[in-house]
Amino acid sequence: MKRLDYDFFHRHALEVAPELVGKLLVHNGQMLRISETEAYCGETDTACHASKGRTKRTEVLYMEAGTIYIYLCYGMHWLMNVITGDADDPQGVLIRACVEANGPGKLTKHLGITGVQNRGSIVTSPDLWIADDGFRCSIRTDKRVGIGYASEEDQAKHWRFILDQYE
DNA sequence: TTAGTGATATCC
DNA sequence: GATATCACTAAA
Repeated sequence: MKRLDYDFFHRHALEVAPELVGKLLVHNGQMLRISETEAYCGETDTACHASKGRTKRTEVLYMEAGTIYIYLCYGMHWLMNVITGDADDPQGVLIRACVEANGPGKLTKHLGITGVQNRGSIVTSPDLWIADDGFRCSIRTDKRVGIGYASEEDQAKHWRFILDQYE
C-alpha cells in the first residue's frame, strides 16, 4: 500500500482523474474505494469554477498539485476536489463517489469532511490522503453532470470516469 | 418533480 | 446592502 505523492498529482487532470478511480481515500481511519471522478481543466474549460477568473473562492485551484479544494454546494453539501497540474494552472479532479456512498455530497458526509479541510494538502495531511493498494479495474467514461451553465462543447466532453468492473 | 440550504459573486 | 446562482439530495 502506497500513499500517492506530489508527482502523481503533478500531471494533467485528464491523466490523474482516471487513475484515481479504484484508489483508496483515507480519512481519520476510514478507507473508501473511489468509484467516480471528474476532471476540470483550467480557465478554458467553461465548466471549471476558474473559467470566470481568479477569485477568493477559486484561488485554491491555482495552488500546487495535491491541494484539497472543498466547496459548499446548495447550502448543504461539501464537494471535494484535488488540485492537479502546475501551480497557477487551475485544474483539478472532483471526487464524485466511492463504492460505499454514491454522490459527492454523501461521500464527504460519510467521511466527515467539511470546509475545514479546504486548502489542505492530500500529500502531507496527517489524516486525509489517497493510497494505492494495487487494485486494478476497468473504467468507463461519460459526460460530466450538473454543469448546465457550461458551453455545449464542454458539456459534451467525456471527462467523467466511472469504475466499471473489478478484475 | 420539487423544496431545502447557505457561501459566494454580482449587482445596485 | 440585496439578490441570483449553484460540480446536490431526499422525499414524493
